[in-house]
Amino acid sequence: MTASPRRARRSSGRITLADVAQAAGVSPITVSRALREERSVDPVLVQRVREAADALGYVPDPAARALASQRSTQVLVLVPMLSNTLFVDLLESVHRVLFPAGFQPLIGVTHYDSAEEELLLRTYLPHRPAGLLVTGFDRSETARQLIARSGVPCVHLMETSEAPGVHCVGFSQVDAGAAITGHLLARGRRRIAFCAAQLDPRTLQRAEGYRRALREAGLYDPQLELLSPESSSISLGARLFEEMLQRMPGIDAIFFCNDDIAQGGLLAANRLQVPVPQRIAVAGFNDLAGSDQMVPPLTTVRTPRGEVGQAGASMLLGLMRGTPAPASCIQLGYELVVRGST
Amino acid sequence: MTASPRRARRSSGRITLADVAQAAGVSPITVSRALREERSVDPVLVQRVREAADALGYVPDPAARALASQRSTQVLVLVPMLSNTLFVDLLESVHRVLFPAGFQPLIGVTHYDSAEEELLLRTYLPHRPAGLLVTGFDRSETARQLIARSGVPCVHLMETSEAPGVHCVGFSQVDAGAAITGHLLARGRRRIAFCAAQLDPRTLQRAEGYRRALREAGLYDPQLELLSPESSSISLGARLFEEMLQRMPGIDAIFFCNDDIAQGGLLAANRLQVPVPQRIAVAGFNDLAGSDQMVPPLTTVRTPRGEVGQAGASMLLGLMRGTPAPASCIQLGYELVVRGST
DNA sequence: CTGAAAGCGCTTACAG
DNA sequence: CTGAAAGCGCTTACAG
Repeated sequence: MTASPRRARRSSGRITLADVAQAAGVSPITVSRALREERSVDPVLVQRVREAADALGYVPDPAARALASQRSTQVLVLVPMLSNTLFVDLLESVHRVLFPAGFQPLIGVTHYDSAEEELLLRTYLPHRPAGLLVTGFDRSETARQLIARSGVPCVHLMETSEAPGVHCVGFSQVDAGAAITGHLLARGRRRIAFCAAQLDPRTLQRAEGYRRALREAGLYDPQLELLSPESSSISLGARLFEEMLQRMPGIDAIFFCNDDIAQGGLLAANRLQVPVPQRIAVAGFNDLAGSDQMVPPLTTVRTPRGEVGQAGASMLLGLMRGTPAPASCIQLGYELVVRGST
Repeated sequence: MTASPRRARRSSGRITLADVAQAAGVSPITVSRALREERSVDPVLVQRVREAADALGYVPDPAARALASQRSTQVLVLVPMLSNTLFVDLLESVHRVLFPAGFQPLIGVTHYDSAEEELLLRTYLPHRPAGLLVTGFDRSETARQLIARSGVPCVHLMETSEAPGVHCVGFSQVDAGAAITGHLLARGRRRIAFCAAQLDPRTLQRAEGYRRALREAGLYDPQLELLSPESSSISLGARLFEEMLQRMPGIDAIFFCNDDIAQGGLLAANRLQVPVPQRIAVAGFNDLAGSDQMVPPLTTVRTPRGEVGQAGASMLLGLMRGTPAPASCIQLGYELVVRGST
């Protein structure tokens, strides 16, 4: 007696592939293929499909597409911190490559914390991102496995590695650290201190470069190093400057591992009326916004984060499309920017 | 003769709801409900389902969920620019509220460009975000309609409006601009200049506050305003300082619309050896990183972006869950931070 | 080059 | 409180 058809209708009112197919007089498959340019479709049909799609204002449903194809068009991008403007520049260039290519960056911030990175991976990997962009190589074994087992193409940014099968774009943080230290040496400095914050892998690589340069000059002294695990900031830089100067009054230069702490150091020098560079030369790293406006302007290393983002995203694009470029590891350069502070 | 069953198998190897259901000895629906706590389910079954899910390592497929429910768990967050650390702070607090609640922020950067904002909305709205967080009210009519027609709950940040049905969390940029100008007046300044960049709505609201305060004091002079459409930056601040001083040598104070240009102005003063605050008082806006370290330290207005993000995300959470809080518009305060530069 | 069928892994809408 | 059926809107896998 209950003859009412028990149909669970729940149309979302959305224009679907089927609507376009009907309007164009072809099958849904053909619409799908025509719109994605996946397989050769009769140009005449392609044209008809496109017109129908435009006329109806058809927009593919990303969820349906992701479910059917087991792949979304989002690209997970993991960076340590946005308060370091280095990563803002990096994200900007990544976006400029990925977005026009039909992929959307999904930004995750790890706060230099491997547990947070793991949580982000656990949360986002089930979304089946089309690709993955991560910062450096320092992560938990679990995170590493999550990435590997996901099968999602991954490119590492900011550091390089020669390990086989690894895709990366970066530059030598060690060499760059050695180069700026070498510059200070060339300027005649002999008691060159190193102040660092955060102590992430790249910072420690710069420390290594610093040590290498000083050892080669026979001037290395562990007492000249001040390493703080705190987050990098202008105010921390000011504190480190004062502390270093108090602890080792004989220093004639400081290499700060990042421009923000270097700027803080310079401001502390201004406040304490320590003549820079006469009494102490100050150098930074990364050439961040404002460094050229300091008094005196800050000598630093210009790092190619824009290019790293651009090249890394392009490499990932190749991987995602199945047409990877030959190189799996790109080593970019850096540039010494000598200004008034040294 | 072709007896082979024509089945299009394409299991992804993934653990599904059905697997959990089988293991727990219940129907898939019950698993779905137990895990989402959507409807009351027998506690005994819930327990069994949870154990089965844990044992199998079940992770729901976001794409399938989004397709079936017409709603993803992502929240689109649109900000103008990440190089303004104000928005980094905002995003940070938004993440802290949303992520633990099971929603993932999807960050979009508009670069203060309404066409870019439209493109982001067109790209991301089809993903059916669970919610939307946007900056201010200034957008194209098209963007406004895209948002309204999408039916996605939306909260506006950083500005407030009394329009009915609008959800927002912000503070009065006008009042804050007037307050800092009032402070300069109270310090006895009479020729108070205003330097601004970007000229986005919030900057112009601060300008309004500046004008209001000076008009009330009978000291308003349009010649004292220097408005640049360029992006805000430390180096632009330095240029604006020099230009302003050259154009109007009689000024005795400058209110910069944002701390980055104020910092640049302060550095220019250092370089040109213009005594601050003796010859010229300098004030900024937002209390960004580094302002407290300037020489002299910068007087500014501390704006509650962290609280805006926190309250805005919480309000959105209520909207998304269908349990909106009573207030649809929250007006927060700001705080004058008087330091050595005034 | 084109298509009919099945399936991706969930949730909605009904029923009981 | 629980479930069988249908459906969300695509793409894959086969065939021809």
